[in-house]
Amino acid sequence: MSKSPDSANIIDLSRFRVTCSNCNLSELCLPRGINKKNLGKLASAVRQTSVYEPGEFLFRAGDEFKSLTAIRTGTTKLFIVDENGEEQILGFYFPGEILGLDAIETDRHTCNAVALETSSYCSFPYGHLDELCKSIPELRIQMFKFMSRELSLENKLLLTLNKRNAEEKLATFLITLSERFKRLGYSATDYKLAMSRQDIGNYLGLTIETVSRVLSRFNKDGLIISERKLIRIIDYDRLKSLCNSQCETAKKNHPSN
Amino acid sequence: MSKSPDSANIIDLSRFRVTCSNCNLSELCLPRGINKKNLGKLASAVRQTSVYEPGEFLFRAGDEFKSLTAIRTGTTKLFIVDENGEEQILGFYFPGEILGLDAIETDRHTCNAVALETSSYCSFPYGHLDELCKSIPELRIQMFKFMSRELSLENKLLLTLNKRNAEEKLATFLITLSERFKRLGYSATDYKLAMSRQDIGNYLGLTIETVSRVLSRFNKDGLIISERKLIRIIDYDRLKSLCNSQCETAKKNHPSN
DNA sequence: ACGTTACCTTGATTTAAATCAAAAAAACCG
DNA sequence: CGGTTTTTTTGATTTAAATCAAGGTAACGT
Repeated sequence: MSKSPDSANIIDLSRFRVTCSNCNLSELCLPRGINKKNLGKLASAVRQTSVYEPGEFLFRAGDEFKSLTAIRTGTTKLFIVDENGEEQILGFYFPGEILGLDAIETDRHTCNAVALETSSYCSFPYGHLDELCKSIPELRIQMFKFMSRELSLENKLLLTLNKRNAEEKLATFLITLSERFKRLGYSATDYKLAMSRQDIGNYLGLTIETVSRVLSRFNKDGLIISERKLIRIIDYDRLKSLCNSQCETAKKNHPSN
Repeated sequence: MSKSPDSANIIDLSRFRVTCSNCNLSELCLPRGINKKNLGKLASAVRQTSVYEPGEFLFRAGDEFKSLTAIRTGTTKLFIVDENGEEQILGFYFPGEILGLDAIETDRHTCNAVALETSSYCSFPYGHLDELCKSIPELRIQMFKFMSRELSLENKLLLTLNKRNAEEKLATFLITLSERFKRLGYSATDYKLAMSRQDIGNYLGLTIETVSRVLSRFNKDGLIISERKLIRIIDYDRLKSLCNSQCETAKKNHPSN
């Protein structure tokens, strides 16, 4: 999976004056309502910003956990590997999102994180962050909210993977990406996939062949135009309606009250 | 699913002198290394303990989130319901575990929680808890750890659901229950399932028929003796070895470095 | 205790997606 | 640029689990 060894390819971007105050992600990443003074404190907790090339690991399962990582640019793939070496992708992460929350409990990373594109990150030493949580209530609340949100999202994912067929999974995948890109200020209908069909299949619990076939069908049906990594959503509403099985069988599983 | 309306069936157990200091779950639920004084503070945050009968809801998706809930006794089922009314069980929770962490972000519950047996709970008003996190570092750390643990566990679940076949899923389910019961001081080999085959199937993404068939096969192969809700694990090691596919195909999915 | 209901098991058949196979299209690289 | 590798697409076949169907067994309520 890794194209090159994950030698710490850390480039100091401090000369660009990257601080939380002028970061265009502050709306996504920072606690809302934080005041100037506290913002300065938080910015001081950013140890460094760094850049990783495609295929480079930010961290691996088993690595000592020192810092939470906020994504500034690029797409990052998070995955675990089981005893047999089988990989399970847990998600694809975008700017403004936080990596490493699952490592807090054990002080060791439980996942692997790989940059899929040239990507930049901010690093927040966890000890420092915890310390700040004492004095900055908004930060504490935001931290809890970040983790809480992560849990909710994973719950939804569980439903998608467990209860949806291939078509519904892919439709959900495309719509979810669309919504996330929109939130980041990018086009909701035209985007470039950073991940391979292999990765999409692994994430959704499908084979690469099934992914390819379903995307082809979406093309033929005029839902999207996909050409390799490029996606254009033509009929958003119809694609959206494909996300949830409207099949009657749904009723069966819960002979409701 | 609910046998009776979830009228707040709250019984005040305070006369039993249930406090954190004498709670037999403190090892599981409380921050380690917390001192006497802080323990008292924390105990004061317990608003009430309450008892629910099988089928009663602790909370429903959409309910206002006020408190985190610690389980004292009994098994609790957590699930979400999608637009079509289809149910997805997210997990079964046992004494010492915390419910409601996913609701922090939105101030509303995103899941439904139902008691599967007569069960008792402690309720921690979230505002109060957050306040205590300011002054009790151990509590803050424990809170982060609880959430972090929840994320790791869900990651593992994702792998099981996405990459395992029916047999492996059931083996994993039985072994995981065994480990959790052991941790609680109960038998690791003899236990009673609190949930129906329907629930097991829903959780694992299998039909009730498949669950039944695989359990029958496990019986025939001398791995377990299951009689309705009772499970006795006969050959723990072999059951354990069934959890991970040792199939060579594992290699295929990641043409590793 | 009885009939009713809910739950569980087992068997036969179908099906969605996996696997097997091969060609086409991009990407990579010296 | 031309050859090699990797990724993607498409088709044919197989298969694990779903669905359909029916009988058995425990639990429930009056």
